[in-house]
Amino acid sequence: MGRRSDHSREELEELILSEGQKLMAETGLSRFSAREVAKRVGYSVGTVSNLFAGVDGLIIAINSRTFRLWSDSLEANLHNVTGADRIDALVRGYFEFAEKHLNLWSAIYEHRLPPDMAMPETLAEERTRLTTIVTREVAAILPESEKPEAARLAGSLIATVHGHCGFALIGSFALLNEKDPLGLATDRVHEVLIAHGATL
Amino acid sequence: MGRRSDHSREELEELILSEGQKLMAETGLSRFSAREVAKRVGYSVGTVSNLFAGVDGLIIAINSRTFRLWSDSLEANLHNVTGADRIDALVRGYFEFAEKHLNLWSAIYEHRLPPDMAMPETLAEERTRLTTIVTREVAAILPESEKPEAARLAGSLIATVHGHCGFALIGSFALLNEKDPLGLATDRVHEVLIAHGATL
DNA sequence: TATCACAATTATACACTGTTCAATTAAAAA
DNA sequence: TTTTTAATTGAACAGTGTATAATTGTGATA
Repeated sequence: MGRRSDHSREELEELILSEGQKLMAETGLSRFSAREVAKRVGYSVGTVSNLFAGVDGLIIAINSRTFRLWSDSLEANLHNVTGADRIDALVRGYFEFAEKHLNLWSAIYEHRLPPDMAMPETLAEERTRLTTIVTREVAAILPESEKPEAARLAGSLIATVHGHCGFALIGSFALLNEKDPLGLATDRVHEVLIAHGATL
Repeated sequence: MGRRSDHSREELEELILSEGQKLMAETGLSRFSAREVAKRVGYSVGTVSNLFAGVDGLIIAINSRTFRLWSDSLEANLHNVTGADRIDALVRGYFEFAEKHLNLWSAIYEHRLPPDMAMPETLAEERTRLTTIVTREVAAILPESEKPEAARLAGSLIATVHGHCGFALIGSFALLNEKDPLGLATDRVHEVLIAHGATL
């Protein structure tokens, strides 16, 4: 009988999430196990499963957390950076977070919701936050006439960087002897922004 | 005793691969099961596991197959298309294949090799083939001075389209009320190619 | 304070998964 | 026909997630 009421419900959620994220960072999604998380926090499997409505719910909650960590890290990268360098800082920040937290970052994109389950509001919000940051920065260097397109363009640029980052991490670029995926991504972003009237 | 030597080793591999790909298309990677494949082909689990050196080997073989299907489909899309339209046909072909074979396509990128296992030659070849197609088409519309950059640029453009395609399929664009990810990807590719001197 | 009711937590059972390997069995060789 | 060889199996094992009946601690009630 492990530890009944050693923690409030909220403390327990926090404990499971925190330990779960650690495990995810160690093992990656494919070897992640709710049972192992339960073992580590000293509660039973049932408790973990109930509290997050199944392992999928737990993974989603962990991924939300990772998203927040990521957004925070991006914002931090912008400190003391001015002008067009801010765009480069975002691209670099995207890559650096993914490289540093490979398993956590990959889990976000490897996990697929069960067909019946809709994307929970909390995860949607965290995702939107990252987009908002980029949209703000893109709008800042676009000429007035193009500003209405900032949101669309930001989404598209994130997708562009995301593609390069993903390929870099799974080794697709290595296969082509490409040694500077970050440089490639940065160049693409510059070209697109210039095509839309930005001055870099 | 199901069916000893009803098939040669090669026939059996083909049978398992074919049925395995069907199952992958039905269930997606996360619910894919080597046991279920064995059941469907009427052989035992051990046979399937031995023949492909574990479930990871089977998945890799299936993904290689999917890659070939994809390359073939891209080449087919180029038939009777000329000039700059060929680039657009490739972008559209990328999206269409992924949409039509969502589970097969996703499995390619969701599966991660065990840390000890190197990428098998066969999979590497299939991946390279897709790149070769794109490089050829990119080189064709680049001015002479830029042709040496065709391979690098092709890799980068694939990554760009891939990012848009992936985001479209997991719903990231829907979250931003973006209704035309393919249009976005096509626009980016045009802008980049023009920046490199192509005439579209 | 003693009792009760409720809610949290557990233990257990179930149906799966992939891997391994001794035992079996069919086909090929002698 | 007998022996050898190699493919194939079946069973055991250690995991997985989910569901649920049985427990148990806690806070409210008398």
